[in-house]
Amino acid sequence: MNAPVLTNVKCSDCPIRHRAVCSRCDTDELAVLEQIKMYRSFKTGDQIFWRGESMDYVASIVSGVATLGKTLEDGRTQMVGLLLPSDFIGRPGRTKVEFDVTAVTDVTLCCFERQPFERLLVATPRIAQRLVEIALDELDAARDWMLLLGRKTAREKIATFIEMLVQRNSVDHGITPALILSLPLTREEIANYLGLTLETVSRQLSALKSEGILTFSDRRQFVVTDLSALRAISGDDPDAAPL
Amino acid sequence: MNAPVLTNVKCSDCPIRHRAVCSRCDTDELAVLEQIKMYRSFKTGDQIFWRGESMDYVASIVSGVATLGKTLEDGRTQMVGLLLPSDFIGRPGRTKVEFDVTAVTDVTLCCFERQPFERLLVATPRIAQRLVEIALDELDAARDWMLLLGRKTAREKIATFIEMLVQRNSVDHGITPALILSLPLTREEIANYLGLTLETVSRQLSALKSEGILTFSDRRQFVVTDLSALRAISGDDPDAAPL
DNA sequence: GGCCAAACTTGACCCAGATCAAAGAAGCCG
DNA sequence: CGGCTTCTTTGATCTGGGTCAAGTTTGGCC
Repeated sequence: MNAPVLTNVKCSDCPIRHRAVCSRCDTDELAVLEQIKMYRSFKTGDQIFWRGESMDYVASIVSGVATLGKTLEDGRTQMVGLLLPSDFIGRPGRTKVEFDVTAVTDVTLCCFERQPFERLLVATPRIAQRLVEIALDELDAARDWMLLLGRKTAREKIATFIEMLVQRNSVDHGITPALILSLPLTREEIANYLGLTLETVSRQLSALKSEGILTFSDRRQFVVTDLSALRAISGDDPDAAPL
Repeated sequence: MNAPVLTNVKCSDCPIRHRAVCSRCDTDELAVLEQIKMYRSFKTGDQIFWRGESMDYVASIVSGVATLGKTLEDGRTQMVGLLLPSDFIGRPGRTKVEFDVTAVTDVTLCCFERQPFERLLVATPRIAQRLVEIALDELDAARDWMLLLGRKTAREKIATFIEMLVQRNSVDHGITPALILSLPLTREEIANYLGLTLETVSRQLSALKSEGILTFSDRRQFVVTDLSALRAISGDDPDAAPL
């Protein structure tokens, strides 16, 4: 957690500007944030926060992927959140983290010290409001994931996961789904996210590949060759709200 | 959803006064709430909200138990939340419900029309603040449940569920855990909450009974005869934050 | 380039929990 | 009280996905 401090990018040039916690700020408000923000970077595998630790800063993910993980006494682990660029770490009024936060790729964070940030929240309703919205989106996502973990088959879980990557990737690239993707996680990490074992994940991915639904160019990089087939597999009620 | 309108209880006499969304209100603020609140009651099995429906009111549970449920296209269902007295239905800025809300016992709600309530939120930071806190507590609970659904065995799931009932029951009765409880749900509903089948729930409850950990006086009513055994079974890391 | 560790795939086998089936309890209503 | 229906228990059997065990591929790194 001794992350080197990087040179800050200007907020106006920030790649996550339009979706992060600061998305609704005007130029004056951005100027204030600009004053107190500080970039930090982490290498693959670094622990960003430990469970139970008190958080001295909150942050947005600028680049890279991090996970929220929980562990049982005997070591079984379950991922309870996947943090992609623009996602936020930290909650108003909560100083302790209830899970481990781990960098699963190299990660750059845009950090704010907790104290000044919380003072800013009171003065800047636009940020507070956005933060509530982000928390509620996470609650919705957590509940969708409960349905997945409790009731979906291995095949449905994998299909839903890929669909989610497509969805999330598309937001950045416009209306047309960008179907060339890369898995941000290892097989084992995917397994921890989906409540499976790494062997089952591998088998199900192989199945989708041999059925011509996915086409892999290497272990991580692939193309969704049949999106409608993928959607049909996920098990979701088509008129239900999307992830 | 054509709930009869009941006579309101005065806020000062309200049984959930100390934990609900209004818990931090002063007498003036309560007086305002008193003006716009309206009790409604539902019978066992009634649907309180349908998924996708737009909510014209928000509410606190005064008495009874309701569930939040999600369904897959082929009918498999997963409960994603259990609402007990003092819990809140509705979120700032969200007009659509993302799940079905069902009364699993007779339920009395303290309802506020959506519009006046949201206007009140802006004017009454204490309520807005409490609402954010409630939402974040639910997010924590949802994540604990993800760990349960993804990684716990049937036995651990049941033990965790009973532990949660003990915990929740104790809050109302002081520091000493009140160990005489009643299951607020049928075996099938418990199964939907835990990602199991009703047969497995029944078998695991029978097992705990025959091991002398639980003692049933009828199908619903029981006593936790060995709380520490129950805690040992749940699989949770003892130094992890409690539910 | 060659070695090593980490990540991945594939096969064989097993088991926790699902599914199928059939009896008991326990309300509840006339 | 008797005849429903709904809920629950318990048994027998099946199976999806876990576990165990080799191999194979890949990507550093000296």
